[in-house]
Amino acid sequence: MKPTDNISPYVIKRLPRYYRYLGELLEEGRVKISSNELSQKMRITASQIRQDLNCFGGFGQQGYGYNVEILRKEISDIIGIEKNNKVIILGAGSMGQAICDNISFEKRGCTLAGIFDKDPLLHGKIIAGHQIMSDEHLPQFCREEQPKIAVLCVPLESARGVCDILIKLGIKSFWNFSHFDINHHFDNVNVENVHLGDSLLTLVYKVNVPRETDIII
Amino acid sequence: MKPTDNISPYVIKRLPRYYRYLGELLEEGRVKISSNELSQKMRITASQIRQDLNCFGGFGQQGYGYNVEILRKEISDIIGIEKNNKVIILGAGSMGQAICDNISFEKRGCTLAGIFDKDPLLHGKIIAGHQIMSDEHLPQFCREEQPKIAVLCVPLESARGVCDILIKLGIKSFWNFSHFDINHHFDNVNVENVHLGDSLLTLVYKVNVPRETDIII
DNA sequence: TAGATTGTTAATCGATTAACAATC
DNA sequence: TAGATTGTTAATCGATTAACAATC
Repeated sequence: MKPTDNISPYVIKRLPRYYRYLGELLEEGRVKISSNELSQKMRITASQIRQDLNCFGGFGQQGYGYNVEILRKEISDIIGIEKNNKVIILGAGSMGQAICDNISFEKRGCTLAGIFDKDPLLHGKIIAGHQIMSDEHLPQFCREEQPKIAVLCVPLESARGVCDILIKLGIKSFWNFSHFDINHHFDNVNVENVHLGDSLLTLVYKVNVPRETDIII
Repeated sequence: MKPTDNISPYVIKRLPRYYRYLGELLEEGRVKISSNELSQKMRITASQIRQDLNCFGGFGQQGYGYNVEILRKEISDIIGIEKNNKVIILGAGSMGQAICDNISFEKRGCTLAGIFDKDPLLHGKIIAGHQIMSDEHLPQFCREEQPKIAVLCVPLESARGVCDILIKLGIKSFWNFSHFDINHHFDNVNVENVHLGDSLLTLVYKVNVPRETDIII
């Protein structure tokens, strides 16, 4: 793998999609694939696939194509899936609970370490094997477990305060389901915003003005 | 509003974000805003804001700026928020339930018309005022209510079959939380893919290679 | 009127696509 | 070797940014 400096964010956004398709091919028992065949499956150009991959290294073989398993492992390494990042969920409302039992953190280089809520009625309730804890335990928990990623599932009103606490406890990466602009208020944080409301509005636009020109990420 | 032909998908993806920021400004009681001030709030260039808006019409006034309320209404019209699209949720597992009680469909030009699941244990359970129905009622329900949008919260295995049924029942727009590629298998459908797993992987990448170069949508 | 700020054209930048030599 | 397909350079396309005349 080449040193990964100055990779375009568009390339980065496509990596998980490559990883996903290669996983499917692997499950189907495919050993090799050409950029051309993959391009048809993914509905992007073969040129783009080769360009994207060559940002990180030459993973193919002329005249043959790409070995599915090796390529998938390379992309896994590029994303950093092996690192095993500890994750905590903040907010155990229905969204926090849905994330907890729908997302396979383990498949994505993460370990769900704990789920927290300020509502005493939820404390002790078990979701997907995890007991909801009081947010009062957060400081001690972070000191002991050193989680790296927080999933923010709290309402907008509490988002700022919760981020403030988490950052002081050493968390620098957020998977943000609230509409609070974390990176506008705090420096040196990694944020991935979900914005489901915006996603729905994009669909509403398409309902009214149907078009095929989607951004394929 | 100009005829909205050939609008770049990048512009479209930014519309909900403009709408959201203008909503916040409106709540703060702001009457007018310049592209320059809005650009600082949103962390994009003023040039981009003016270019984006002028795809649809000249909503500002030289020497003054933009009237917040009017501009917001214009964007609302461009997206088509007034249309009131009927929405059904397919799959009432924790994700379907979380969507049901976390997303304000009403604020986004939609009415949640029904939530369906094949699991008899869930039938009758009420979430956010909606009683989970059996999928056996789906055909009759669609004939009577004519919903336009389906939220797909079923597991990958059932996704294809469910889409097939829904399309036959006249649904052409999908908010897709499964990893099934609807638009690869069916023609003339509007699809907005959520892909939470990919979103998490993007964050994992950032954790390992922190960078500021995010795509600001 | 002078100042401010838009709407719009032109310039730049970067992403995507095409082409092809290298090579398995 | 001949055929296939990559890696990489060059060409194109389109998105973003800058500049400024129009105008409120």
